[in-house]
Amino acid sequence: MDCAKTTPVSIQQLKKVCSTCSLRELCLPMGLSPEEIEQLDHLVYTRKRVKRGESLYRAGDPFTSLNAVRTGFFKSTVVLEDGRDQVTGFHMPGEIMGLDGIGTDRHTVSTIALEDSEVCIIPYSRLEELSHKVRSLQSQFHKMMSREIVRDQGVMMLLGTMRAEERLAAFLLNLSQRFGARGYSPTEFNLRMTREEIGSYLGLKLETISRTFSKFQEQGLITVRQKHVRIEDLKGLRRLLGREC
Amino acid sequence: MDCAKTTPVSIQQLKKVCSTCSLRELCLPMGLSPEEIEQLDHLVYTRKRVKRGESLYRAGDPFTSLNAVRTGFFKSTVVLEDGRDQVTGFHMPGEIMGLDGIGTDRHTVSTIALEDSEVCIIPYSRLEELSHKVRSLQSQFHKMMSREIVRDQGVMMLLGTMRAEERLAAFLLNLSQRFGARGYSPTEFNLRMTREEIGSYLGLKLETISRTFSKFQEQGLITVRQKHVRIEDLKGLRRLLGREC
DNA sequence: CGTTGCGTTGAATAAGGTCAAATAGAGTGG
DNA sequence: CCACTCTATTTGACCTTATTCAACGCAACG
Repeated sequence: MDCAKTTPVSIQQLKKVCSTCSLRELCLPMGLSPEEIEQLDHLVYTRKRVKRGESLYRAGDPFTSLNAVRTGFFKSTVVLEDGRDQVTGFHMPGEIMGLDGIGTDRHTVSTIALEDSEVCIIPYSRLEELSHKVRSLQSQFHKMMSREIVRDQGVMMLLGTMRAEERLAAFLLNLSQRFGARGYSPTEFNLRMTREEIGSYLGLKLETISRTFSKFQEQGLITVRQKHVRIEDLKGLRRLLGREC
Repeated sequence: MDCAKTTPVSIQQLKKVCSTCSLRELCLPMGLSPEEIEQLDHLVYTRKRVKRGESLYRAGDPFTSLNAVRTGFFKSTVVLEDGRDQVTGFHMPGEIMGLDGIGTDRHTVSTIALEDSEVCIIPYSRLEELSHKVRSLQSQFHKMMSREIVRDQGVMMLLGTMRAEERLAAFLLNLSQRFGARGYSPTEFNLRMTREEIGSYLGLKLETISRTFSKFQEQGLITVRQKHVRIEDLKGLRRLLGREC
């Protein structure tokens, strides 16, 4: 079931995995010069397909590599001893997964594909080696981890201080921004996750998500039909956030 | 008001700031060999006193250095546009503050001393330089950031799935564990933060914290009197967490 | 065409928030 | 050392929000 296939990149691509990747402005190569990116081509030499519903790695698995989403969509989940679990993140093309494993050499979260996906495998030992040589890569990698920390703090903020409507508005705006950055429409997209997964991520129950979607629709803020969402009033959504109470 | 004093370490200490520090097993030097730690002595050459209520840095300040708590106690807070703020962490001796600033060269959180404190200043440019030379330091630093990410995910879990009692139990157990690791009693300590700060961190109101403390006391789990806490039944607190519902 | 998973909606309930009042300490200045 | 002030804390009463439980609709799929 979880037997995602590993495929080496073909010969002609071998030298240009990152250099020619359209995601290079969003992914690990972000901010590096073309010459530096070429160095990455030796680092990232394998891709892996992961089918919808399959996991890339699971909590407890030994950590060996980071993974950049190339195509598709993933979720990360943490599991508590008593069985309760929570979605801690959604990952789109260009985003790096697996940073949680560096600290203990084992993954602490499970990562599951929400649609058929492909990832670039970044062997961690090689990344450390190369970032030791290429100064700007070291710096870039540190920034990436730092931004992950800041992102998580943003989610803590959301979970700690916001009401249901605010949380969902923040979630939609965040998706919108990320789709936009990838050249997709920032106002019309398909959700890859269920109401339950959204709820888990936002610390709410699926019924609350459903009700809040309906409410937003009544207010003319969005149009939802199943997984399809169109944002009709971006400013209105933003206003929901800015306001107190 | 925020004019915390910077004092270079005296000559005799200069060569042994980290090597002779009792916190070296908990702090940046963790896992490094004595020879490697000596290298750190050239990195950490300034300490800074921060009085209770003063901030070490504020959100928006340019990022220049990481700070290790040497003595005292800090909180980190994030502020939302509308003025709402949230405590995102408490920091004890040996813990590193400031990782949030690496990604954007500016701090995203404010850090405030909850009692008269002292920090070791770790200039970031030097840390990058040195971790470029000392391989194990690079590795150690990455692990430290990764653990911070995992910690934050734990808080997300807490905020997203736990009820008030569970949150406070988890909070007390976490403090207990950290005090214990520092050689203090894991069952008896003084809280440095107010009920409001605890509530902010746990996504609850101060009244809820107060009530839950009282409830724990009635159940014989703890004894609280103002800021003083004694854990009477460690297992009982743990049981609160393991159980569902 | 029934099954199955996902989503919507309503009604009742519980958890935590809000508001308010009383108390207790800690710190300050005389 | 004492009176005073200010802040933190506790507790009660009531209210709001989101959860729980339950029923039903819809769409995809074998």
